[in-house]
Amino acid sequence: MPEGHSVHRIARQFARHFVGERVLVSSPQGRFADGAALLDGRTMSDAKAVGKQMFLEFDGALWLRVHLGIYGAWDFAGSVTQDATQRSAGGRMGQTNQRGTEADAAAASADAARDARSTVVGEHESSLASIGAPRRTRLRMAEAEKESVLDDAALEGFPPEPIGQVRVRLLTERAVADLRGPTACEVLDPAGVQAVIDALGPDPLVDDPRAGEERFVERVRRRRTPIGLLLMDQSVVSGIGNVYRAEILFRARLDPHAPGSSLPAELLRDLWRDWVYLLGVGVETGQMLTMDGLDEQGYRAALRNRADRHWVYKREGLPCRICRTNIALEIAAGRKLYWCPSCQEGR
DNA sequence: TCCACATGGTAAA
DNA sequence: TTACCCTGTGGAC
Repeated sequence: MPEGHSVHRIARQFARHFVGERVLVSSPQGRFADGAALLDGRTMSDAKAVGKQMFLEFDGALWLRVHLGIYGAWDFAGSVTQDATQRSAGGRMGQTNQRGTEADAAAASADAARDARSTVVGEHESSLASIGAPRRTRLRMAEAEKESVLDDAALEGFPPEPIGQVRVRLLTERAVADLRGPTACEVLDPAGVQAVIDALGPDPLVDDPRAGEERFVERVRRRRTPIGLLLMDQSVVSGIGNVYRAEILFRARLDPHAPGSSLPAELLRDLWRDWVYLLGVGVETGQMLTMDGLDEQGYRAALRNRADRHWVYKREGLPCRICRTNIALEIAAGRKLYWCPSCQEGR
């Protein structure tokens, strides 16, 4: 599934292209027919993401909650493009951080990542940006790293025919969004939404960064559960998935098996700040860029091949980029955990 | 063409 | 822990 960063990006697409619009809601597949009938014809009034959950508000205080799970995906079509606001996501964090230093560094680094990317995929970006209102394009936002424009040619007619198993279709006069394969898709009242959010750990893009940091540290330190599991626990911190989990632990040179209660608060603060940084880069670029300091060549390789993209994720059996020890793979709570037994030894 | 596998989560055992 | 949900994809045949 899209980890937290892409859910935020999807929410922004809705905020930009659907909020304020009257929306025709249907369920081409039929499995959300009742919910669709409740929402059909209402105006969307808000769109927000918390961790991996997304909430769309409609007139009459009705909310659509969507969780994509592993397979879920949104497809946007119509007059939908990426915009400057979306691409400046990293800067927003800089404004909300009191101390500023880490966030500024994050924003600067995100800028560097974007610059590197635009060098490499400049044609792609500019073709996307140049698509004005009359032209129509199709933007897939599912697996964030594959986020791409799909066949313009197939979009002569609008709206396009639903492709595959479309659970929900949201249609305005100028844009359409198709949802397929979600883990959760339901209509809630405000209390229902609040109950879901209350069960979630802090999200750096939702909560005040300082308060979020304190909540995170406190929740980790009161558990003896290994930190490798706590980072995946959405009630401890929301938005981290299997890729970010492995990469954050490596970046901290932290043993995934270390109990949360054994970790110094200062180390956990650093861990949280690194997540804040990585999430900012992810929202900024639409990709899980977890290796800093890539030059253009490195960036090109990272785009070409996933194995060149991360420190440890999906690199089992390959030599660690730092110490050449073979990256290990183990199953933790049913998920694949990648780590370097040497760099991440002890604590 | 077929069969795992996937950036999740839940419920049952 | 295990099964299951649900869809699309990529690699093995």
